[in-house]
Order: sequence, then C-alpha cells, then structure tokens
Amino acid sequence: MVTIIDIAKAAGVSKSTVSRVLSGNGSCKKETKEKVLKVAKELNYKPNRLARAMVTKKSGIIGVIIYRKHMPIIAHPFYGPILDAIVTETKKAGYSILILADDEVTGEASIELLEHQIDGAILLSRVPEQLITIFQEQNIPFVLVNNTNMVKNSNYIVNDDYLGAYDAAMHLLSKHYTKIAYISGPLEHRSYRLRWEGFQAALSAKGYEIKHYHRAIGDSKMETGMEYAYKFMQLEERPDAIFASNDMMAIGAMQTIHFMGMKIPDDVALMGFDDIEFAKLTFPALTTVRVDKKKMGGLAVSKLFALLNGEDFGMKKTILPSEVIVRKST
Amino acid sequence: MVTIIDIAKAAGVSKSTVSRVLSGNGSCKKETKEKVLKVAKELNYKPNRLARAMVTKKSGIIGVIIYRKHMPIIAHPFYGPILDAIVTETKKAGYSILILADDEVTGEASIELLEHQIDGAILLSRVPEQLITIFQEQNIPFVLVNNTNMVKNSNYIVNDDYLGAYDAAMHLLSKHYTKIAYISGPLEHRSYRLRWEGFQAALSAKGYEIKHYHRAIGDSKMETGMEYAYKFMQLEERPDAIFASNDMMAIGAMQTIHFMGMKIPDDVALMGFDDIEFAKLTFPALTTVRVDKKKMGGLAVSKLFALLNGEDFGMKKTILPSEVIVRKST
DNA sequence: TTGAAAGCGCTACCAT
DNA sequence: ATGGTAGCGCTTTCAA
Repeated sequence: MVTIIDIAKAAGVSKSTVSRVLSGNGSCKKETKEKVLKVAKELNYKPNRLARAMVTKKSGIIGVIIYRKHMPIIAHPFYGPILDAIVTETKKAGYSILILADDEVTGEASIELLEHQIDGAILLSRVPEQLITIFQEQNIPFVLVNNTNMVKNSNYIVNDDYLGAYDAAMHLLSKHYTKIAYISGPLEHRSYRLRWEGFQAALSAKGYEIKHYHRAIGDSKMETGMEYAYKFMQLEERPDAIFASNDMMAIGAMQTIHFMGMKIPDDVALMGFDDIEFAKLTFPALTTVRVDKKKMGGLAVSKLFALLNGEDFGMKKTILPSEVIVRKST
Repeated sequence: MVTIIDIAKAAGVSKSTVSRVLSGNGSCKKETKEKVLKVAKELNYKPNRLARAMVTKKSGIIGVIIYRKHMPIIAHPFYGPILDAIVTETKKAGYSILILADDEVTGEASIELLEHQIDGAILLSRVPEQLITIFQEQNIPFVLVNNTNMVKNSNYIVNDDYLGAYDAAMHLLSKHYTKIAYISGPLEHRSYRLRWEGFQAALSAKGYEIKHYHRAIGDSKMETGMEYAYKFMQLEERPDAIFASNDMMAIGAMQTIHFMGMKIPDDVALMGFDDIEFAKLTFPALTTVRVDKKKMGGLAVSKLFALLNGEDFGMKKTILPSEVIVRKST
C-alpha cells in the first residue's frame, strides 16, 4: 500500500509537505505541489481515511439507523425512499454512510456507530430514549426523522400528519362518504396518533363520527388491512368508505375487497396515507395523502450538516406539509 | 473520550494488559481480567475501531456498491430486497456496512470504499471492468451479484434467467397463448439477454416464434411497459399475451391495459419476471418468475466471508434456480 | 502474566 | 515554503 512516505521519497520532499499538498492545508511552492501531485498519481496513491480520521477526529462518516419492526428493512415502502434521499444527499456532501438496522431496544446499533467514530447520525422512526442519550452524552449531532416520540432538545423532521389526516377526512366527506371505517396503525407511534386525531377532528367539525365498530387498530402491515376490511365488509352496517392510516394497510384492504367481489369505489371507497411508490399503481389507483419522503431525507441531511458545521439556526422542529392525492379509489 | 489508557490508570495496570483483555488476545490472570472488564464498564468505554483497524489492518467494514441507472436506488424493487439480506447477514457476522450508490463509470465509489479500508465488497448489478480491476489490484475480496457482464476470476451470484424465461414461455404456451409479445429490458444486461434467449428457445422448441412487430426493447422501467403495451394493443394483429422481462414493465403494461378498458387475462394475458414484492398485489395478481432475492444477498455475504476467512472453496459461480409463480394474470 | 516500546498512516505544530 | 517531531488510540512484539 502506497503511503505519503512513499510519495515523499519519490518526490524528494518530506512527508509533511506531501500531507500539506494532499490535504490542501498550508501552502507551498507551486512546483513542489505539482510534483507531489504528479508522483501521487503515478503511484496510484489513495489516502487512508482511518489514519486521517485518527488525527483530525473527523471520520467523514454519517451513521444511519433504521429501526425496523417489520420486513423489509431497507427496501421499506416508506423508509426506503427516505434512505434514498439520505444516501444521495450525503454523498453530494462528500460523506460516506454507514447503515445499521436494528430492532433491539438496546442501543446496540448506536454503540457500533460510535465505535466507528461517526461524525453525525440520522435516526429513523422508532428511537429508544436510551439511544438518544448515548448520542447526546457523546456530543454527536443527530437528526430524527419521523420519530415515534417527541424528544426534547432534538432536531427532527416529521410530516404534518394531523393536517394530512384532517384533509383526508374532508376529502371523503366532500365525496359524500359519511359512514367511514378507520384502520389505524399502532397508536404508540406519533404519526398514527396524529392521523387518528386529525381525522376525527375533521369529522366532528362536520358533525360526523366514526362508529366504534368501524374502528380498528392494526400493526401497519398489509395483512392487517386485509383482516379488518373483511370484518368491516361483513358487518350489517357496512361502511361506505374505508380509511387506512397507511398505504400498505389500504392495499391489503383492497385485496380483500377485490376478493369479496366488490367494486372500489362503487361498493366501498378506499383511501390510504403515505403515497408510497405503488399507491398509484393499484387498481383502482389509490387515493391517499402524500408524504414527501424525499424531502424528509434531504432535510434531515442538510439539518445534520448545519449541525456539523456549527451553523445550527435553532429550528429544532421541521414539519412538512402533506397533500391529498385524489386518484380512483374514492 | 475514554481510552485504554484511562482504563489502565484506573485499574492500575498497563495499557498493554488492558488491550489484551479487551481484544481477547493473549492471556492474563483471571482477577486482572475481571478488574479491567469492570473498570471498562464503569467508565463506559467504547473501543475506537479506527485505531484498532490501523494496526490490525481489518476495518470490520464491508462495502456495498449499488450501481443505479434509475431511481430509486436503495428502495429499488429488485435490489432493495437483496440489500436487505446483505445488511441483515453482514450484521450477524459482526461487520458493518458502508453503502455507496454511484451511476458514474469512474469507479469513484470503489475508491471511496478503498480509502475507508473496507475488508471486502459486494457489487450489485452493473459493474464497470475498471472497478473490478481496482479491487483485484488491491487484493480486496469481492462478490458480484446479478452482474451485468461475466467477469473472469470473480465470484458471482446470479439467477438462472435462461431457465426462468424458458419456463415462463412454457407456462404461457400451456395456457394456450401463442401470439406472445415480448417487452425486454436492455440487452446489454446479462439477465435480460438470457431471459430473451431462454424465452425464445422454449417457443421455438414448440414451433412458435415471436413476430418482429411483437418485440420491443425497453429500459426496464414501468413507463416502457406502458408505452409498448399500448403499441401492441393498437396493432391489427394483437398479441394474446404480453411477457415483460421484469415486473415493473409488466406493471406498466397492466396500467395501460386497464386504461384501454381491456381485461386481464381475458383480453390479453400478462406475465412478468422477478416477483417483486408488489407483484402479488396488482389486480389481477401478476404471474411472474420468482427470483430469490433474499437468497442472492445472503449467499453473496456468506461467499464473501468465506473469501475473507481464506476458506474459498473455488466455487466461483452460483446460479440460483428461479420458479414460475402462477397468479391471476395468465 | 505483565509492561515498555514501537508503529499503523496521517496531520499539525513548531522550528528553520 | 519546508522539515522534524509528536501523537491520535490501539495492537503487538519483545523482555522481564
């Protein structure tokens, strides 16, 4: 392996000089610089980032933790696109990314990241308090994305789930659906809680409500959607619309409704939340609420870099607006 | 930050001793060991992996390069699940993962990985020759997954695309579809080439062929499927089945066919390839050829570890069988 | 069993 | 503008 010492010898200068021109710090005579650069290229030199990080205390690595309760992890319909944006934006800024998936509550993943001397971290979804504490103690800047709980003194990027759900309900009402069933994701999660609250708020603002037998709380997976849609459509008092608080459950519901030989939206309307990639590809195309996942990831990265560069402008909380996307299922 | 020196002081031993017990190398008195361990825990010590890597020449990091020509990168319907398996399996083995996306042909991504002193690499899909050379020169073990081209002296994991497509054609024939249209992905890619060849072989074995006006070569994206399905269904001589050489194009075709008011499979049958997550959720559910993406990722990892541990058993080439999954679209 | 010392490849400080 | 030197945190000889 070629080191700066090899270059120093070949170029007839000291390794300090080589380091200076290669790292761009300090000045030197133009011709010295050129010579070093030339030799470095000839020898096919590649800096050892570990050695560099040892002394600069900057690894150039950003850690990303995705807490998954369900498969898939990386290819997740919601978090996948966020990761996409994170990877793209981080790369642009010259950082590398260490991705860890962890479903433990041990904070094990974050310790691994710390050991790798990451410069900063982005934490998606479910973030145990304990894990946060670790980063705070070690003074590692981090940004939460779509976090389950509010964490004080942390920066986070979330979607406006309350208003999104509010608008969703208003959309259904505007289409004259009034007997609405609601399939929720787990209410421990901030976003599902807010969606539920926002949806109800809109309904009651117009004098409607969701009957208790038209409510279900699931686990956010497709199978949940299938299961509850079946239950609802077996009821004597059938809903005229089903709202699922994420697209995967809506898609599950759609499977069941097809299976039962009913038509969407004629027999029952269907609406989801998230606008995952496939929402527009279902048949009929799914009406849903768009969450700007790309923006979430991108903002997380720029926020983190602001933190890293000490340009934190104190805006802890970023709430992205969501938007109702009307397609064919309502 | 707590270092082994802090522990050494607190435990009243030398840092060599601390290193020995913490890294598990060398022996020492039981009580010394316990004391060191205790102190390390008390001080909340975390090893600095960079420092360790500097001397051991093992970073504990595996690099993964995904060459993407299209969005999404990470959340890709085909490569996403492979990445999932890679992440999961690598973690089990105690390695961390550095993921890089790159659409350049510069080999830039691999240089970055090399600079991070990765122990090994997994390269997905499109892999420029030049990039391979870099790893070979530096003597970094690597495994190719679903690689575009055959690369001599490299380990790779691919799917049996030829046979998969052969079986696909046989399936269509068995359902008495004979006027089959074929939408291909880019033929520079090994898998699309083999799918095309396998499909044709089966057809001609039974005395059929694909008419030239029933052939199209696209870019593997959904839009391509939409476009060509439209063309085919406008033809005077309509196909009775459309085979798309990946699911995304098939799903695109499905959109168009719905849009044109035709029924699948009554008016035209439809079949894809890959069995992406969403294939079973289309309406009607898509008949396709399953590629075991999870296994591909898993095998890549175990192969790489065999290489890393010097247990290479010389099996350069791993071809996974694929399987026709009959659903409702044929 | 343990400690002292060297050194991984690099940067940064202090001289010159 | 350049070189010498110290040192980042760790492992690994080599002695004791």
